[in-house]
Amino acid sequence: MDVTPILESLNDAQRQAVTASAEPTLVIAGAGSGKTRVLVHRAAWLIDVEGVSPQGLLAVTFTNKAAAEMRGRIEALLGMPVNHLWIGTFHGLAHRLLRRHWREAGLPQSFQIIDSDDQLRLIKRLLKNLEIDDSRWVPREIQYFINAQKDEGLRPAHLVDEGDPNRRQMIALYGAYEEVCDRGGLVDFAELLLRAHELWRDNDELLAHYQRRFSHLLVDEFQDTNAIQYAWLRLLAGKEGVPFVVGDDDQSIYRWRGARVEHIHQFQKDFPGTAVVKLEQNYRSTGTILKAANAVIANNNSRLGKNLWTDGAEGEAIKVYAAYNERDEADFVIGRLRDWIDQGNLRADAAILYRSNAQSRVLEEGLINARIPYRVYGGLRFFERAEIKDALAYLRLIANRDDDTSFERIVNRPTRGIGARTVELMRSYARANSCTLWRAAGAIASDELNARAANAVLAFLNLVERLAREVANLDLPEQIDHVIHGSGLVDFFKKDKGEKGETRVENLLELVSAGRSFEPDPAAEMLPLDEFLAHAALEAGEGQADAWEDCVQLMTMHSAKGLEFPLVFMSGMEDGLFPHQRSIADPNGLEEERRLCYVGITRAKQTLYVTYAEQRRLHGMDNFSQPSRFISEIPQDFVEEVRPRVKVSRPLHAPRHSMASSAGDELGIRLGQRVRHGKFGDGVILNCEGQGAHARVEVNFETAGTKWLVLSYANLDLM
DNA sequence: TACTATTTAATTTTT
DNA sequence: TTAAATAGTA
Repeated sequence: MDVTPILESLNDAQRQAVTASAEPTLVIAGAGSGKTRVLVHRAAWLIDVEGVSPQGLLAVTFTNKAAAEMRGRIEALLGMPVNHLWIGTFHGLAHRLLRRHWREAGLPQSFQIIDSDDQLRLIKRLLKNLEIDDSRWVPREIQYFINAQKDEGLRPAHLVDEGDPNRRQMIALYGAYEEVCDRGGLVDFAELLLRAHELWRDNDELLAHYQRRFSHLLVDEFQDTNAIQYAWLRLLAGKEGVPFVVGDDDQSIYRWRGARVEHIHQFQKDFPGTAVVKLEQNYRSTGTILKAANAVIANNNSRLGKNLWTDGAEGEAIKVYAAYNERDEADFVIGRLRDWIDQGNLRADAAILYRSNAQSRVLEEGLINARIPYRVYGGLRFFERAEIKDALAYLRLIANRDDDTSFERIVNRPTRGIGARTVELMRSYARANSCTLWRAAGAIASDELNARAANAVLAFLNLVERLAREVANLDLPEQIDHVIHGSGLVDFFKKDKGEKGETRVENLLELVSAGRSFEPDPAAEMLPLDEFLAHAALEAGEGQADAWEDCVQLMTMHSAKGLEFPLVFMSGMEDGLFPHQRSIADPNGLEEERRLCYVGITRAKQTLYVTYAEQRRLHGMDNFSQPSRFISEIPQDFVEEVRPRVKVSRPLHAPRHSMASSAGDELGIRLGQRVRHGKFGDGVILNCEGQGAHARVEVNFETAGTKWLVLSYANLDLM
């Protein structure tokens, strides 16, 4: 066997990982160290050299994109298709299992997947049903609570209220939510994982079967696994399975979503004798960028410890620009982009990163003015658009009449005279008889409703039944086509004036083409329609539409993870924005922000700009801000200040305290500080500006409202 | 039922 | 500021 093609392009550490013997292996892979490459080559090694059957391999990723990429690269390396190799996201694989073993999992065969938007609607409806005040019990928080419990593998029965009435209510709502889901055959994302875990946990034979089948497990982005995903992996690995996991503790940025870096430590305990391989050689960035990144992340405690290095060039210094305000910041970025483009570089090789989405606005305005094409990552995906979800709801109702979420979404869309009152009656009937809305609608129409409402309801029920019948023997794209027209959705959106309506209709038609290009898996043993609906929920569809154009990339630091660009701007680098205000007080939160910063820095291959604004308009208010503490964590030797201000009253690298806003901090005045004024009474400092005798503060007084006061005259007492 | 005024709150996001 | 949700009005 000639192993050259699999090994020749690897460095020592990578080779060590790829050729590791059949024992648990933990690969700590720094940014840009060839993580995916190691996974791909490992798979090829196992199949080609160790003689493991592709069926004996399970590869897990977090995104569909990563899964697709991995399959593509493995096939390219092996020079053959590997159809029987299971590669997918945790959710995708769990879904696959549940479809195969729906009976054992206690699900109806036609169970539907709901996305987080559906989930939120369902919770809101639930609150209405139970007549619970949704300002006291915020739907979003309930959703968060439920998902967090599921992520930890906890059912309502496992939870105790600890005498906390708040918690008791949350648990009760979780229980009620579960009932609704069970009744409607609905499965949310977290439920996919939890069910799949329980399926194995409670079915020894089934588990044994899969344990026998999958001798080798490959896991990508291991630092992002949550409790239930990890438990699922451990079950599958059992005593014999060989897990090979790859991750980077320094790039764990999803703790708030349930991800637990601790699994990296836990792994070594749970699998004694784990071989640990560190990949520290970086093939992406210049020496300067790497040293800066290392220096920043070194401020975190509880790291496994890792230092990126390169045998490439030192490269240019990191440029820091102190903008006057956010407009100036955008102008600066755009000026540098202009230069970049004028030098003949690709626009697509430049990225502007920011902490939160709202920051893109100013940048976008600037780019539009400068006529530089750009693309904003994130945002609404194809299958999340309202009109698409409407169409999908019809399809889902056709597939499963008990799907209340879909029922409620389209019962009066297009409008057909079924108003809030009628729906309310259906709800209460459904509640009283614990049945689904579909059944309730039928029952109510025949007695409780007046003639007009009853007719409207019957018309709707008949419409869905008729569509179901007409569509039964059609192919998927024809089914979709028939439903979007037959339901009246197309005509409904056509009436919408202006471009909005047009694009909606276009999107609906695009859904038909999506159905046409969808390739059902013959092994899935599902109706193509069911499979398509699952696909729509699990793979929301990247920003489709616009064909590829060479344009500047705008995205949050989070969505930049895994990407790389020759030219990177990290914008809005101010304390309060990044690190974000809501994370600043909590040491764990701050460390996660710092990891995010590390991710941002390591996206840059050649050139990195770091920019901040001294003054920024946020929520319609001008605020003064200090440069992000992360900037001062970059050693000065690697930094070059761009166009330093004439009056350097605040040297960039001075200790933090002296950078505090200029207005009278010798008096100990800080934003948020409570003060008392002789005439206006008590208040809170919102803002400050100016220096010395001119220093002014903005104070929000409890009784007198918001005022600007000159410090030297105001005689404020600190409280 | 649809449109308009008012209120409220404001990270990060994949599945 | 602004987007979304709610309340009020035609």
